[in-house]
Amino acid sequence: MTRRGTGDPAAEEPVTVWERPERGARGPAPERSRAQIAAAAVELADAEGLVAVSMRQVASKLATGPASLYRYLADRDELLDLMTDAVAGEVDLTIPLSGDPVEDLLVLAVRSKEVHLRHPWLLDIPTEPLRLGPNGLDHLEYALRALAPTALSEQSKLQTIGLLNALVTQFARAELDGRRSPTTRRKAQAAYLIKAAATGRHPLVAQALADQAASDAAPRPQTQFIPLLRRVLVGLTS
Amino acid sequence: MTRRGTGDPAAEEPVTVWERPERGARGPAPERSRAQIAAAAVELADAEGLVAVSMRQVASKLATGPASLYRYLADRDELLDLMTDAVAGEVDLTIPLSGDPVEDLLVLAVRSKEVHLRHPWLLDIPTEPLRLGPNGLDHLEYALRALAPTALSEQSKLQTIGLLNALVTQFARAELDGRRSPTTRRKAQAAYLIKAAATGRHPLVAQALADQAASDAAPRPQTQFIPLLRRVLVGLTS
DNA sequence: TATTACTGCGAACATCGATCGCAGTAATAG
DNA sequence: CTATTACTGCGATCGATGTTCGCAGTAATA
Repeated sequence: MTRRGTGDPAAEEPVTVWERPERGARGPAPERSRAQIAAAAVELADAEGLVAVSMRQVASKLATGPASLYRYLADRDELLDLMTDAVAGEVDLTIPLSGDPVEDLLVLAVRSKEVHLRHPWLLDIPTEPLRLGPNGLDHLEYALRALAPTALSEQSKLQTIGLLNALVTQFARAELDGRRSPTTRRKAQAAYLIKAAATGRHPLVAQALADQAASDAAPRPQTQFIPLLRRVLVGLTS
Repeated sequence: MTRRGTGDPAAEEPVTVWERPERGARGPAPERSRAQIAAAAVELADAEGLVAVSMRQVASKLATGPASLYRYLADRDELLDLMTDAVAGEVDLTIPLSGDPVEDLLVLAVRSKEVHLRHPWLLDIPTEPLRLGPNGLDHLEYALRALAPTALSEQSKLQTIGLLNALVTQFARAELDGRRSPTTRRKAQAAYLIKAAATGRHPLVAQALADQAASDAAPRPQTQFIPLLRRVLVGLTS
């Protein structure tokens, strides 16, 4: 218990996973690493969704007991931190910037969306105010570099990046919903919708629905992610 | 077990809460209503967050046992449906449309954001492909009416509305995060951020952070929700 | 060599969503 | 009027979850 600064006896400062040392200085070497744990969790989530990522299942995938994981993590939430940052590292940030903020952010967004499509459980991760690890930090720095040529205030830059992420998840969700086979829930919702539309009290919803069904029959022109994003970005950075 | 249509023995079609009749035709009258249950759940969530909305706590607030709730709901998820639609009903849709899609959607967005500020737990509700009850339907119809004057395709209209909702939640989250007193997690994240910025390897992040801190000291010019939204909407509907 | 600080983990706790089955009740059928 | 049927309320209980405690073993330090 190394006190520091104040003499306050209960001054335990909160610390993220990223700051905490990966292993202590004294005892035996840990048998596993955080990266291994994160990898196991990601693998599980990829295969069976985020619900499958319980302390027990992750532990058993690592051939150990649930309690052991708490030597590496304080929380299940920290496990989600690890997973999130792990896949954030999949985005290639070595691509040189062109100098055009709109185009640069565009390719960044496309890469981010690809990650979301590869790891659908990302959409199920509870949105904290911030979930930023080392890789997330790099991502943010890269986005800020892309925005450097603009005249935006720092606040506006952050706002733009946040908005960009919102759009990425939005479109990723749309694409994934169309791809996955409809769940029981989805079928029920759809049935309710067409039923409600049939009552005549929501004519415009009915029309939109009919159109949607028609375009489903056709080879689906693929929602235009890039042009829409470009329009929004042009509007925000100009 | 009234068979209908096919002779398929296991053809139970999935049904939403909204379609299922509120009470059966035979037995005693239910002692509670779905609206009451939803109200109790909303009250609980308003006071102590969505985590407090467990079947047990809701039941005990209604002076009954957890099992009883399952006479009204099939799932906890359906309880979330009820809650969501209940607060969706708080948006005033009687306001006449001006005919200008951008301005009309703007006031709708502002009202929606107010609901989110009043019920912060809305941001914690797991995002399903669709969570649309009667009030949600009315909301959608209203938004489509606002978009009627545009030349957008039906698909684009729905896309625009979805995007609008994403922005609403985005800004609601930003406002709420600034309002609530920082949690342990948030403090840890913030500490990690300034620490990481101090290493010098993320100069732009550091700069944005410094600027953010400075504007926190000042009376905070309030992030410009409306103008930003207007720009995006103009870009999308033109 | 003794102490200290760590690691792995079995056992256990509280809480969660959900199910089962029974007692009671009201509408319907005969 | 009675029997049947279909419903309601709910106690008891199940399996799964996140998390904690404490002990045995281990390696670095004093």
